Amino acid sequence: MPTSRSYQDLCGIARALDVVGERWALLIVRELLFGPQRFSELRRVLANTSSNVIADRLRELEANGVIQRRQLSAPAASWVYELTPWGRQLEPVLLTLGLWGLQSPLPPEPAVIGPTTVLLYLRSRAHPDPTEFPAVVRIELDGQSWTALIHDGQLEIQVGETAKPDGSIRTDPKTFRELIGAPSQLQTAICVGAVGVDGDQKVIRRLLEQVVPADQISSERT
Amino acid sequence: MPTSRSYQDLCGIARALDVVGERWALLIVRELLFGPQRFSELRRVLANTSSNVIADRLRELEANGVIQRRQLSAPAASWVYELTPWGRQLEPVLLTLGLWGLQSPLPPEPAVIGPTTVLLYLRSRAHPDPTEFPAVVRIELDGQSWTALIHDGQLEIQVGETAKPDGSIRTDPKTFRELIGAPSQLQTAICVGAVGVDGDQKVIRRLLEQVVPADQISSERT
DNA sequence: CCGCATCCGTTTCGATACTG
DNA sequence: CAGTATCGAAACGGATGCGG
Repeated sequence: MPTSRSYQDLCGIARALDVVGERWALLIVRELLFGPQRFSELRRVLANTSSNVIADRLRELEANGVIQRRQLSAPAASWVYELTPWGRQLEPVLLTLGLWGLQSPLPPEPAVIGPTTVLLYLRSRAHPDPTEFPAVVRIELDGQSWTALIHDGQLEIQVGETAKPDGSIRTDPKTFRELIGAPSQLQTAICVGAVGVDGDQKVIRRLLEQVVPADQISSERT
Repeated sequence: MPTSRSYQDLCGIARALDVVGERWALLIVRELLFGPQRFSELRRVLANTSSNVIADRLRELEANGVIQRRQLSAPAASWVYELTPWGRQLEPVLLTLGLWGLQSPLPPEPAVIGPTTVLLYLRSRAHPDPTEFPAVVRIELDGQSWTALIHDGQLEIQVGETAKPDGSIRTDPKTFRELIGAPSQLQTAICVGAVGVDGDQKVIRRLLEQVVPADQISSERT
């Protein structure tokens, strides 16, 4: 008689998989890396799964101490899910795993690309030149906002509008992904209407230019 | 209509999980980190699953380019499974994931601890003092042999007997795990019969002593 | 004995519908 | 908006079979 679905293995790898190895679990963690999200937002961005699976995972991840539910302040009266300190320690794991996964063949179409994915990519590849910043950029993708804080050679990203931005960019994840590493297309994208920019356009462009040479999302194996 | 079980997400994390996200897949990769293994050996050490699941995973991992089958030389006429170069790149991912997982609560009893687990632990925590080595140590756990090559402040581990050892130790994973970081117990363990040692006993002891202070397998979260 | 394949009961997943 | 309920399909887990 099996004791639930634990691997019952003292190995740290197996114990990690006991906690975050179920289907969709790590993608939920990914979505929470930049800050708390509500149920409907998770559901929207993880569109390939169903609501009961998300609910199950959230329950399990909370029971295992990876995430926690939190009640929003007064008027909203709604709940958000956020990583615990332990859950936040998954970030380096996800970054190296994601880097490894980029060498895999592309998934079958139609494939999605979400806001968190491109923002993770931006953050992991951007090495802001300290002499050109600090700056605050608002990034709106698929109708949700993030704030990018660029200072001291760091690029920090948080959900929501947590600071007054010097400039804003509004587009979709796919277009934003194409703009990263090809910042020269920014002007064109604006004219075409694929991108909207407010405030200081130069700071947007400078942000996009801080990304290392960057191969495209690739299907090659080395 | 779902296209198989792909996440259909261009994110590297999701693409990695498309490849190694199925149950038991990463534990199979773990078992191959130190070199090729045969089916029956995988089955023996991953005792909590059934043979068909292992066979399925091996097929999928091979199809996805993570592992490859190889025919052993003449007399054996048997097959082994080994990581491809791409598969070997999972090692840092597994190490950080395993480190994270050690902070989880212990799995329900009865829990196993396999040879690869303790050897991974040894290798990730040992920082050999270059002045005390080089040396070659044969480690036999649960009847299978590994060779530890200690040189230039590195500890390299391979399956099988790949070099002539200065000393050999023979025990079970649990005892070996307890000995790591508590090398003073070596003499006692030998007398009790829990450990067998051949050749230079001092080199065994010196190897065990190269592990950093090392908390026990812990259930604490930081 | 090794390397699986087949069968079968149980659990999980995925899609849709439904409720407070 | 934030989930729960239901149900068929797929995957898992255990046992057994079977050719080399």
